[in-house]
Amino acid sequence: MTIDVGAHLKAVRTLHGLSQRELAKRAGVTNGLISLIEQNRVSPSVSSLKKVLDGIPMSLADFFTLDEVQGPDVFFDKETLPDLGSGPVSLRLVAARRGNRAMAILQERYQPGADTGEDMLSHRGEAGGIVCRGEIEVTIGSQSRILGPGDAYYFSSSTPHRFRNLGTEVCEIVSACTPPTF
Amino acid sequence: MTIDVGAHLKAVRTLHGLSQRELAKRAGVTNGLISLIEQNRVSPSVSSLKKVLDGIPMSLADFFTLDEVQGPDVFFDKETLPDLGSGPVSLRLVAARRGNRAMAILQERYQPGADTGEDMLSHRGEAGGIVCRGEIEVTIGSQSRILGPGDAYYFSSSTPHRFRNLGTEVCEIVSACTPPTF
DNA sequence: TGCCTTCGTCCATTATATTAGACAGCCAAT
DNA sequence: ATTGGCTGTCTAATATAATGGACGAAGGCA
Repeated sequence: MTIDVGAHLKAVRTLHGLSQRELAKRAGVTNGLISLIEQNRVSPSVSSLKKVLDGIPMSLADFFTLDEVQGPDVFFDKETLPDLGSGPVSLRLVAARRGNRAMAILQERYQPGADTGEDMLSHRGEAGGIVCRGEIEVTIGSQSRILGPGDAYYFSSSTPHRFRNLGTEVCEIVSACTPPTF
Repeated sequence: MTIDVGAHLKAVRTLHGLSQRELAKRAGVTNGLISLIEQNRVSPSVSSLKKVLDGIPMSLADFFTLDEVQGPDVFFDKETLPDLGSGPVSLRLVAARRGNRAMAILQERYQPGADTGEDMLSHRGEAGGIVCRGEIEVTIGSQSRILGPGDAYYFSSSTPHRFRNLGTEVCEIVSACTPPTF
């Protein structure tokens, strides 16, 4: 999916009834830059594009998601779910592909020995999940525990955390977090 | 909603078990650039970031929509999870019982022949889930579909919905809904 | 110990994004 | 026909992203 950032920005801008100069003023950039971006004469930096979109306003996630095919938003085949990692830890995302979702649902698979590491990002919001298969050691701040099938966790996501599969079996978790924008 | 592009890229990259150099080679950029991006010393152009993500591979939309799964504050043993019914449809509730949870997470088990009936209660909010085991027919509004392991659904709770296990095997689903209206 | 490889970071140069301001075209009201 | 305000485009200067190569640290192996 080749993204035509320029045409896309122009469409979004005009849809909101803004001129290049109006948007530039709101965004804190020059009108010339917006002109150049819309002609695809430059590829804006993420920070610049974010400034521009803030003037609309629109999130980066929404901007890049608008191009995606608008399939039925109720069912998701597992083949079409975005795969985030084919390594020791794999994630498959259900919702949150569109910006207006209230939450995201993930299927996580941890290979034996898999370790998310200590320095995971954390933001506002809450998250929780249920272990479906296998066992996994979950560490939150100072607390640590090994969860098995049927066990669960729930937390507000501002705490450092870590998932480690210490066993010899694959561990599967289904989790949800809200809000889905980070 | 300031996005930490650097930390996010690093998380995504390491989740895929790639080194900066490996990813750089796949993406057709230099390892130094990836280093600089991950340190937030530069804000990459959209074209550069796209090249980098193509090496993973991951779409820009997914990159800006997704973030890491967060860690837990609270653990739940499966024995302590409230069991809502032991009939053809059983539910085990993870969160939402205590305090002001943002959402509820449920483990649902449908025996063969189980049927939630036609007009499920509907409230405000959204719900979604992933099938973990077995198969189930899910009807949302006018759409109907049979989902298997790994398949998923997502809908706003005001839409009438129905779950029926037409097969001979137990079906397990992990679902989440917000706000927790149970 | 020494050698080799891979890791991530850093520096100087080059390529490119961004700015400030000028320009032509268009429409409405003199 | 002007003036004024608006549109989007373009150019030269400047800020910054991106490159290619060098560096030290860490790990495996002789």
